Amino acid sequence: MARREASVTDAQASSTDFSSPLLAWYDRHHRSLPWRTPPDETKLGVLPDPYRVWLSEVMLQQTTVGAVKRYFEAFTDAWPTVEALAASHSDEVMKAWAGLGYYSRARNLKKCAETVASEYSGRFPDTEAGLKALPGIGDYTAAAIAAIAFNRPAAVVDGNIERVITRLYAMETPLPQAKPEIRALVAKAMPQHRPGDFAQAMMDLGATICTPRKPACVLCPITEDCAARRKGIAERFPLKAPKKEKPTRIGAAFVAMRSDGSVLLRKRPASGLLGGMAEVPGSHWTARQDGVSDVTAAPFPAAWRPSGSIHHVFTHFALELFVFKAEFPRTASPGDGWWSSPDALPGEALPTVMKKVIEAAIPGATKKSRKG
DNA sequence: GAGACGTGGAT
DNA sequence: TATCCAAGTCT
Repeated sequence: MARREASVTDAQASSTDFSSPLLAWYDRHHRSLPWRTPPDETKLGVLPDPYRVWLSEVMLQQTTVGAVKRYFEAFTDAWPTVEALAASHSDEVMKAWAGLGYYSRARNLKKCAETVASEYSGRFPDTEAGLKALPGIGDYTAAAIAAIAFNRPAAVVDGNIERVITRLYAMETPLPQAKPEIRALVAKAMPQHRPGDFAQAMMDLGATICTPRKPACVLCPITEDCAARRKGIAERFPLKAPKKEKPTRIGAAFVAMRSDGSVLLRKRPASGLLGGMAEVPGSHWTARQDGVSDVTAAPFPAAWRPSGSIHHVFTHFALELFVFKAEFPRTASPGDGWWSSPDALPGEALPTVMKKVIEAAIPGATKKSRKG
């Protein structure tokens, strides 16, 4: 310890051998998660099911652990193996994914399962390169699966690890320019034994100790290696480019209800925003203008009555949607959509923004009945 | 490389 | 209320 502190300047301040205290901390303080094999087992050579690792890693992309847990349980209950998922209907997968966001993940999940089932006999590739060739698996996920499920010495770098490393070395280079350097530092620090536990230890440290705000440096097992901590400026890292402000778009949405309570839905195009998900008919979402939204986009002529408005924020724009409601008196062809019954509606592949729209018109309509 | 791509929880 | 942001990937 004294040797480390005395011997170096900031640029090289952090030793690259912090893996031992980090792994010791992980052995004692690791999080227990449904998809994880605890360190006392991995040390005996017991590794988690690659299918479960893959599924969890894809769900966890830009998504919190708390949100993922329920979906992970639902998916593994419905599809316990990659072959089962490959054999499923994609509509069912989109329904099960509804609410989790970033729906291209669900589309790629299905494609990836089909590829693994048909071209790899249901067994995931065990190398980074092999994994990265699959849809929906990029640099991070390929490295994570290789390390965690196959104990390969892959340099795993996610947002947590970027934060830990930029603080450890007090890196003044902002993200994403700093990524290559971060990756090299992780590769240098990674122990050849326990690469999977090392990756998960780094992520647990970032998630529970080395947090974005108010990092708990007094509890950190490698605080003495940390240049940012020594300077008292841990919270300043990582440096990032300023964000752009998001525009607002505006539109109209039409909730058509039949006398039996069914609601008219249609399916969005297969790619792009909310691709492959269900929606109620609506207008184009235009840049906000002074004036009213387009009521001429209604699916059929009727006495459309205003039913409030909803506000929803996507990653790159905010949306204000004026909701209109009308009773559709007789049976008729739903055109390119379908009538969803009150029983079916809660289970449809409705993204959150569309659940908000329907709730504005018909309170409670999208909630699942508690009695099952 | 920059923009598209969701959502809900925390501060 | 406003802002940030969480185990990224694809184009």
